[in-house]
Amino acid sequence: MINRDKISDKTIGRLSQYRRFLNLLHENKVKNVFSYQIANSAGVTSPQVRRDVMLLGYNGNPAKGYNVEALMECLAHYLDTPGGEGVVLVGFGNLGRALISYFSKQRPNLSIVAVFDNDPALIGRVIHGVRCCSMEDFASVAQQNNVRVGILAVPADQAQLTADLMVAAGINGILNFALTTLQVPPHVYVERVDITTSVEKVVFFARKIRQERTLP
Amino acid sequence: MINRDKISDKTIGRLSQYRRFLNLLHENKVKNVFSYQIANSAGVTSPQVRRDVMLLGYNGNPAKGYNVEALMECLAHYLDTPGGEGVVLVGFGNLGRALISYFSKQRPNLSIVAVFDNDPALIGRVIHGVRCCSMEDFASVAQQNNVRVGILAVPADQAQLTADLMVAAGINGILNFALTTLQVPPHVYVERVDITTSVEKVVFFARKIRQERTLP
DNA sequence: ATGTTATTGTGAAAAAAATAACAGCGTTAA
DNA sequence: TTAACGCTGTTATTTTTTTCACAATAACAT
Ligand SMILES: NC(=O)c1ccc[n+]([C@@H]2O[C@H](COP(=O)([O-])OP(=O)(O)OC[C@H]3O[C@@H](n4cnc5c(N)ncnc54)[C@H](O)[C@@H]3O)[C@@H](O)[C@H]2O)c1
Ligand SMILES: NC(=O)c1ccc[n+]([C@@H]2O[C@H](COP(=O)([O-])OP(=O)(O)OC[C@H]3O[C@@H](n4cnc5c(N)ncnc54)[C@H](O)[C@@H]3O)[C@@H](O)[C@H]2O)c1
Repeated sequence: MINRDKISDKTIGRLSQYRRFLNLLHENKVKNVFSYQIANSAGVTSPQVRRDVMLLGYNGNPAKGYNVEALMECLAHYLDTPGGEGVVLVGFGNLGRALISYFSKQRPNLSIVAVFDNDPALIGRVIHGVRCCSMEDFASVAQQNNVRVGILAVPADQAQLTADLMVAAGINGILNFALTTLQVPPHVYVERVDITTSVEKVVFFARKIRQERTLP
Repeated sequence: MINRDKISDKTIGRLSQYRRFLNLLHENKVKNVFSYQIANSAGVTSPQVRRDVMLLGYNGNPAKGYNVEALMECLAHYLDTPGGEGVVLVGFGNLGRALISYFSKQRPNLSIVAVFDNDPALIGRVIHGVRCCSMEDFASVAQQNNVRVGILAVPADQAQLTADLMVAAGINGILNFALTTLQVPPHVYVERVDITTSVEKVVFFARKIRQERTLP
C-alpha cells in the first residue's frame, strides 16, 4: 500500500509541515480540511498537497476534503516511530541549551533522552529535567536507550570526531549544526542546518529584490 | 556579464558553502583548488561546482584549477553587500542568545547590529557587546542603520505580528525560526528554519535505512 | 618544440520536481 | 430524483535541477 521507497527528502519535509497545521486544526476541533487550506498554511500549491497525501495512501472526500483526525493518524503512522523516538544531543553549549528548551515544549513523540558534553564543568548540570552526561557514557547510554538519532551541536573542529563516536554507537541519523560536511558511512543519514548559509541567502535575495524595485 | 536573474535559491546556498571551504584554504595559504575538491568539501559533485562557478562568470585554469583568492573575491562581489550588511534580531530568548553568540564568532561582513525584545526585564541587558532594545525603538533603529534583513526568534503566536512590524520598517528579508508560515508582501523574501521538520526528516530516513538493512 | 596529462567549460541528456488539467465523485439543495 | 457544485485523485505536461560527456586547453616534462 505505502511505497516508502519512492519518497523524497522534500516530500517528508512537507508532510511534517502539513502535520503542524493539522495539529492546530485538531486543537480547534475542526473536523475536515481541503487541500488548498493545507497548501496555504505551508506555502505550497494545492496539487502539491494532494500529490503528497496520495503517497500516504490516504483518501479524502470530494465534498468534505480530508478528515483531520484520519489524516493525522495516517501521517503519524507514516512519519513516527511506534513508541516514540529518543534522540540524543551532543554539545551542552549555547545552542544545545536552546535546543533542550525547544524540545521540552514539543510533543513527546520526539524527546531528547540524554545530553552529552566533554567539559567536566558542565557534566551533572540539569536543564529542563535533562542532565548533562559525560562523553564516556555515550555509547552505553545510547545503546541502552536504543537511540538511533543524534543532534550534533559541538564546535566545527570536534564535529567529525563526535560523529564517528555516534556512528560507532549505532546511530544512523544525525542532525548536524556544526559548520562541517561530515564524512559518514552510507547507512547514516545526515541533515545539516547551516545558519550562516541561510542568512547569506536572505541577504542575497533581499538585496536582489531591492535592486529590482529601484531600477526597472 | 553576470545574470543574477537566473540564479536559484539552491545555487546561492551552495555558493555560500563553497566560500566557507575557500576561507579555510585561504587561511592555510593554499593558492589553487580544483572543482572536485570544493565538491568534496560541500558534499556535491564536481560538475555541479563547475556549473555554479560558471554562473559567477569566473574562469578557472585547466591545469591549476581555480585561484582561491580570485574566486573568493568573485563570490564576495556576488553574494555580499558592499560595506557589509547589518542584521537585526528580534527575540532575546534562548535561541536569540545562542544566535548572538554564534554571530559574534562569524566574519564581520554579517553582523547583528541590534537586538529587540518586548519583555521589560530583558531590555538593557548586554550579551557579546550587543544590547537588547525595546520593540518601540525598532523602526527608528532599523531605519537609522539602514537595516534590510531581520532574524525572527519570537514565539510562534507573535511571529506574524513581529514580521508585520519588520516589513513596515522597511525590511525585505526575514530569517524565520518560529513555527509559522509568514504572510508577507511579495517584495519580502522569507527563509524558514524549521528544526522540528529537520529532526522528523532525520528520524524518518534513519528508520528507513534501518528497515532496509534488516530485511532486504 | 611537442607530447602527455588532468582539468575546465559547457551543450546535451537525464532525472527530479512542480504544475496543470480534468474525469469522477460525494454532497447538497431544489 | 436529479442536477449543480466544488473538490479529490491521478495522469500528462512543463519546468527546474542535476549529471554526463567530451572538446578545448594550460602546464609541465622531455
Ligand atoms: N549558537 C548558535 O546559535 C548556533 C547556530 C548554528 C550553529 N551553531 C553551531 O553549533 C555548534 C555549537 O554552537 P554553540 O554556540 O552552542 O557553541 P558553544 O561553544 O557554546 O558550545 C559547544 C559545546 O560543545 C562542547 N564540546 C566541545 N567539544 C566537544 C566534544 N568533543 N565532545 C562533546 N562536547 C564537546 C563544549 O564543551 C561546549 O559546551 C557550533 O559548531 C556552532 O557553529 C551554533
Ligand atoms: N530554542 C530553540 O532551539 C529553537 C529552535 C528553533 C526554533 N525556535 C523557535 O524560535 C522562537 C524562540 O525560541 P526561544 O527558545 O528563544 O523562546 P523563548 O521563549 O526563550 O524566547 C522568546 C523571546 O521572545 C520575546 N518576545 C515574545 N513576544 C515578543 C514580541 N511580540 N516582540 C518581541 N519579543 C517578543 C520573549 O520576551 C522572549 O525573550 C520560537 O518560536 C521557537 O519555536 C527555537
